[in-house]
Amino acid sequence: MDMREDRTTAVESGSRARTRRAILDAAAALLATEPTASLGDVAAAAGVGRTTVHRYFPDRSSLLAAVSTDVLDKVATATERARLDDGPAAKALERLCQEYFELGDSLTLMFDSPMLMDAADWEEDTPADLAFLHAVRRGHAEGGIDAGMDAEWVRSVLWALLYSAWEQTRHYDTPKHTALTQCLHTLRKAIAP
Amino acid sequence: MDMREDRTTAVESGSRARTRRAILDAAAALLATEPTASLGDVAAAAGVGRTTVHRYFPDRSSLLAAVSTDVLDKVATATERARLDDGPAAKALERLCQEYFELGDSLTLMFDSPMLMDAADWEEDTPADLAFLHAVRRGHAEGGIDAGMDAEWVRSVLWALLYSAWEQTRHYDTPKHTALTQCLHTLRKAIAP
DNA sequence: GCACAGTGGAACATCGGCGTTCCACTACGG
DNA sequence: CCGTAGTGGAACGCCGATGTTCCACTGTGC
Repeated sequence: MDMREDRTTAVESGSRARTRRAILDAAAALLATEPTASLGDVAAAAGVGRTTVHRYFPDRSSLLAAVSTDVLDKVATATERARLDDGPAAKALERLCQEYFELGDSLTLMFDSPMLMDAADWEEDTPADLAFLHAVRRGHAEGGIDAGMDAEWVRSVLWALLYSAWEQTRHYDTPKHTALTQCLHTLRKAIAP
Repeated sequence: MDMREDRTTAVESGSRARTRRAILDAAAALLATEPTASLGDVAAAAGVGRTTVHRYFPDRSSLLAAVSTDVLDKVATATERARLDDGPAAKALERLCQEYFELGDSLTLMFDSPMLMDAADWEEDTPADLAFLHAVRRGHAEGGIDAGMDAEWVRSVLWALLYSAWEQTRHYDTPKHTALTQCLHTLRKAIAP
């Protein structure tokens, strides 16, 4: 078997892997607040030259795709950490909310990136999606989650509350823990039957 | 007194007023889904020539500013229609939610336009803002609104739910009344003490 | 018919971001 | 010391969006 080339975990000298990360992180953070930021801006934010950015990501779409899958990865691991199958489903969603909140700026990208990223792997049902849907259905059966709320609607509400909470920490001087507390409190009431 | 020039209600032959509206509406609808749409796209969506757009709005920023104040106007009248001072505050917020929902695509602009519009009159406290804050405080006193929810947080939640509901009608095949019902239902639970 | 408001389109110059190429510099291991 | 990997910067051509100018067309009222 020929191992074509594994883009994500390609053989990269520690140095290359580090700058790659720097660019990805800077891009995620910058694009979250300034969706139309130029590649020059991204390069500056990452502390590298514009040429270097092009060395790692030939064109803008490559960078966007990489950021997309990177964020998707973070979401996936966060979902795993939430252990959606443990305990009451309602509590599981609260844990999920906490984990997602930790993603910081990245969740802003997740929220309104449909405009930004046309990544092919966006509309697909990821394992995280399936786990989420399963948890909601379990909640419906257990009676811990309002049966009148469509799973899709629960997902929307969760993300919307997360986004709002994160906005509060950005635009106003709300400390993060306060925002998260409000968010969880509201989520709890919203999904309760 | 010299009436400088009243930009909003300037003396415009019916024809001019009509095309102006067409451009404004098309711009609002288009920018809501495609924030980086070109002026040519806006012109096409409005059914006019690119030249005509420039005739009414010299540069892009002018158009954006006009759209901004236009949307702000719609929000203001919608807020008035909600009669926030009548009846229980919680019910008043539900009425407000319904009125805002009618704004359609425009509310998408309101939600993530902070990136789009740098309108000077954005951060100011409009009468609509004050009425809203007053209603929330009234709800706190009456006990109809969760006193643990900051007025700012209530506003965020309201907008977030509205945005989510509208998204549901766009991306999925959820009929509008269903989305609105879900939205109101969730809002009611969220703001209840 | 005629003036005039309103419009669309073609053409043009400009500007900024993009993608590419080339070269010089630094660090590091042989 | 020398080759190599990694980088930054300057320079260039390209392209799409923008803003402007000019001209031809259409309607409406006089």
